[in-house]
Amino acid sequence: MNTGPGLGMNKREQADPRPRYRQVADELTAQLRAGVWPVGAMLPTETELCATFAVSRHTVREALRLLEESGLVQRRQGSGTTVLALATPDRFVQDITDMAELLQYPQETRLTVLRARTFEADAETAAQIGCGEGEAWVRVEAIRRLRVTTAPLCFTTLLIRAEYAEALDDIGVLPGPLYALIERRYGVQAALIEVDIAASNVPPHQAELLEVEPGTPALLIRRRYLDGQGRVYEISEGAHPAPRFTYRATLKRIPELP
Amino acid sequence: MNTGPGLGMNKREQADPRPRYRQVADELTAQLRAGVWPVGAMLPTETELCATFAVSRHTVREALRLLEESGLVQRRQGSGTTVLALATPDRFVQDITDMAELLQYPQETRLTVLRARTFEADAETAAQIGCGEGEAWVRVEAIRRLRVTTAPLCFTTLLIRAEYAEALDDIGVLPGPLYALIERRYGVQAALIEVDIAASNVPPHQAELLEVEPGTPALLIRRRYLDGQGRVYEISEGAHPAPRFTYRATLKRIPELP
DNA sequence: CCGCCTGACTTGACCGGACAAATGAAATGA
DNA sequence: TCATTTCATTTGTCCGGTCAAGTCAGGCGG
Repeated sequence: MNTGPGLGMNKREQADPRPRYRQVADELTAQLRAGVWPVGAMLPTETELCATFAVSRHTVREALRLLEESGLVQRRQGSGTTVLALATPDRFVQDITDMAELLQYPQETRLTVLRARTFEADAETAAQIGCGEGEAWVRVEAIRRLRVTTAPLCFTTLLIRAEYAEALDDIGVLPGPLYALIERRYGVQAALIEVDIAASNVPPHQAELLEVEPGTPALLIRRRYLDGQGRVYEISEGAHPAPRFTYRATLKRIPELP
Repeated sequence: MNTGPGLGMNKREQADPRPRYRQVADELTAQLRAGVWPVGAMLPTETELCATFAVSRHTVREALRLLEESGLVQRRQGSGTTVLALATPDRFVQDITDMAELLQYPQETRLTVLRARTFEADAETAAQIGCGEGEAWVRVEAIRRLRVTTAPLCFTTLLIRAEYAEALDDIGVLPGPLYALIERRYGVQAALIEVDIAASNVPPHQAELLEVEPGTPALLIRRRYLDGQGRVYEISEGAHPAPRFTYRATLKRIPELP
């Protein structure tokens, strides 16, 4: 391999332990950070980079793959490589791989349905849910326990689109939370889950059911489930009286380049 | 390209829009799910897979790359490819790319330090912190506001290792939260952040400072910052009186194969 | 028996080449 | 002028080949 100006390999070729594609990626990352190309600009073509760095197309492609994986660029067949960002921001990721971690309790909890009713969303409710006015939903109120014999874990309010209401029949029959039952029956998957957590008091009408004093502080966890088209199809709201429950998350730092 | 038994490409070669490496990856994924190899077993070598699927080594390597990115296998130079999992679990990821999302409030908040003192962790405190007995820490109590003129957002208790205590001098002088100030001064990065969220009441001695009634429900958010060696070096605990604050997270579903 | 060396094997990196698929600008025709 | 077609360019896919780096089992020597 002959040397080129891009990597200064005439001096470091024998000493640099990084693979060549890594050197190219690091150099491109440094140039992005230095502002050589603004966001939105086109990076040089693969052919140009091969000439600049005096490496094969294979090596350039591996380097660009790293940049794309980092979110710095976007590559388009026929078009070229576009700058998306000048630097990789510090990232922390919570990676949830099992249902217990997602819901914050074991899968085998018991849900006792108290009441259920169908309604059509008026303007105010529609705005709260994030749906259209007049759309049909089912509202379910229930108590969740770890086991039948344990103290209530939370008071749960479920909203589910009326078109998926038959999944409610599977509660207590099939294992898993409602969103999994919907997926089983209708093939609708949650592409996005929005979680809101706030503190409040246990409302009086829930206190006795939860076996706590009225006014006990409670952790309110609300989850909105959105399908692949961004449509809300389920909302689950749990009121957990203190100190029975702590919501936990572990955030891992993601390195800059893979 | 001649045909082989692996992909049955004699019939679908012109019709299957998937790239060849994708077909190989999908077939290997199906075989894993079918239990052809147990966890811990070695997958056939690249050369064997080339023969089985009648494709080049390049194509096999691309397929294996996909499997590795999915966490199904681990590839080791000189050794081979080991099965890590038989299927990709459903995954949801919270991807946090800016500080406001991490801390749940804008970077430019004002922290008013009330008091600070150094202490050595006794056995009980050491167990709570997750550190060794006798280690030196600084405890800081402060009020956080969005601006000097707004109502208090939360009552904050910070614990920081005594060896990093000079970073406290940068509070209010340099922008950013304490963990960023530690990183700037000492180069110590949070590799992991553990978040606990619970509901409680505002303690009486904090109520007046927070300008709320005693007993007001509060959202308690505790963050433990761990360095690259898994050592806790900072703990931040905020008590947010209701209803001033909601903790939000967005979880995105991750597809099975990239 | 244990430690070291060697050699076969496996994956990682890199080169060169060819063709396919997609894009966007320019040219053409109505 | 606008819509369609054409063409040059760019990235995606795939093949074949070579050498490097790493692993591990077997053999040898102390």
